[in-house]
Amino acid sequence: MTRSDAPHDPAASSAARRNRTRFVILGLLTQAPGSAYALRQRIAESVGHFWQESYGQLFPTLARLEAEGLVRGVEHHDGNRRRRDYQITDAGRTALAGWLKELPAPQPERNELLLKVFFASEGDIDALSRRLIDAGLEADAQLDRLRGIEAFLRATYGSDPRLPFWLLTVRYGILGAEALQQWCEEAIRAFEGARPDRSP
Amino acid sequence: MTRSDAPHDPAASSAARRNRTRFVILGLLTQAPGSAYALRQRIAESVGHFWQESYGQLFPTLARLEAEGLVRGVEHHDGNRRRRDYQITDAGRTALAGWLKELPAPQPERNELLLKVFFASEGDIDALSRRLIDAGLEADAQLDRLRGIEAFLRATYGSDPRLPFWLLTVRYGILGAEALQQWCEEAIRAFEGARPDRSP
DNA sequence: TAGCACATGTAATAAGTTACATGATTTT
DNA sequence: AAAATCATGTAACTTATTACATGTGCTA
Repeated sequence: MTRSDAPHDPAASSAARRNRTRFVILGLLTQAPGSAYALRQRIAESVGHFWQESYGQLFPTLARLEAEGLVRGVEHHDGNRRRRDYQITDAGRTALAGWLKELPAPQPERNELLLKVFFASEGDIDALSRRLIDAGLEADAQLDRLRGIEAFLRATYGSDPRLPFWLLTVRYGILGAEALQQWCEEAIRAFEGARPDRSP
Repeated sequence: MTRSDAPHDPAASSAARRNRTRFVILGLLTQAPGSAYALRQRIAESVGHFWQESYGQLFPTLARLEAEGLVRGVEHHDGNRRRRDYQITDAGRTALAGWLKELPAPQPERNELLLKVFFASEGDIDALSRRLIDAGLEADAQLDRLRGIEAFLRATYGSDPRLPFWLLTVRYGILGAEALQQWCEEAIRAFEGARPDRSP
């Protein structure tokens, strides 16, 4: 008797449990109902600095959530135009709260820049050095964006009890971007040391 | 005439260009040839602290690389046992060097812990607070691991010209883990402030 | 009235993980 | 001789991105 007698249950597997698009949707729907299109905008504007969702994920996930009874879609008409707004159900709130209690799944790290640095000796050091400068500039820009978000949040939601949580997510990005800045500086210096001296 | 007349060319799309498993393989094969099984071990031991590859990716990617002429697989026998070792070709080295010059593809950020913090008000604050403590402890452990790797590399490859590059990848992890430690401390304090005061 | 942004989706495909399958070798 | 480990792979599935398709309403 082989082990293939036991059928594979995809829904119970840990691979399936790593789908978190559903929880972004549920979380945003606790704040206000909205259409798929509106959700996409709201994801970009709220959690966009640390979480992105693509279009092709949103629609199927909403359909699944509705089939499972975690959201309810209501069709209505806006002029000649068909609209579909979603709202969270009690079951949806329960599912969200349950997920919030769980340990976050370990996310496999994958850093392409580090991969290039690791194999730097197999390529053009100067070209890679420029990529490090790019990364440093990008970290600067990200810091600016995050400080802007922080100021906006403080100005707009000054007394909202959720503000401290939202600011923490921004703070994470700021600390990370500062660490990246520092690393880029160190790396650029190290690359200058690593290449053969050739003055003009 | 519709636009679907133009067929979709997957190999030229940017989605296909994001496959970097091939470059990990090529990079490691510049150091020494080896079997799929051995490559898996070497990935875990060398770039494992910032790049993971699963088994199911390695075999099909090796097959594709061979079909494209970037690696060459040589079958041989070790006693009764069939082995297949791979070595990089000149075309493979060229492909690797070309990739090293390119800008790293922007990797979509997705941080599940931040997602939970963002929606913290919809769940149990104390439970989430424990998750933050977990994350802080994990950052401590990661720092220990990385310092161990750093010491090992210095002791083992003291004069290797590639050592500075390898150390930089470790340094990145250390700075990131330190930033994470600091954030966890700040977040835990903020969560204590956010929950209603109840002394025993 | 042509063009563009809004809005709602579907289709095709790539990327990646986990479980399953199998046989040889080493260890107990 | 049984069990664990080494070694090589395949199958099934989920997740995710990108391109395509389609229609409405606004604006120059």
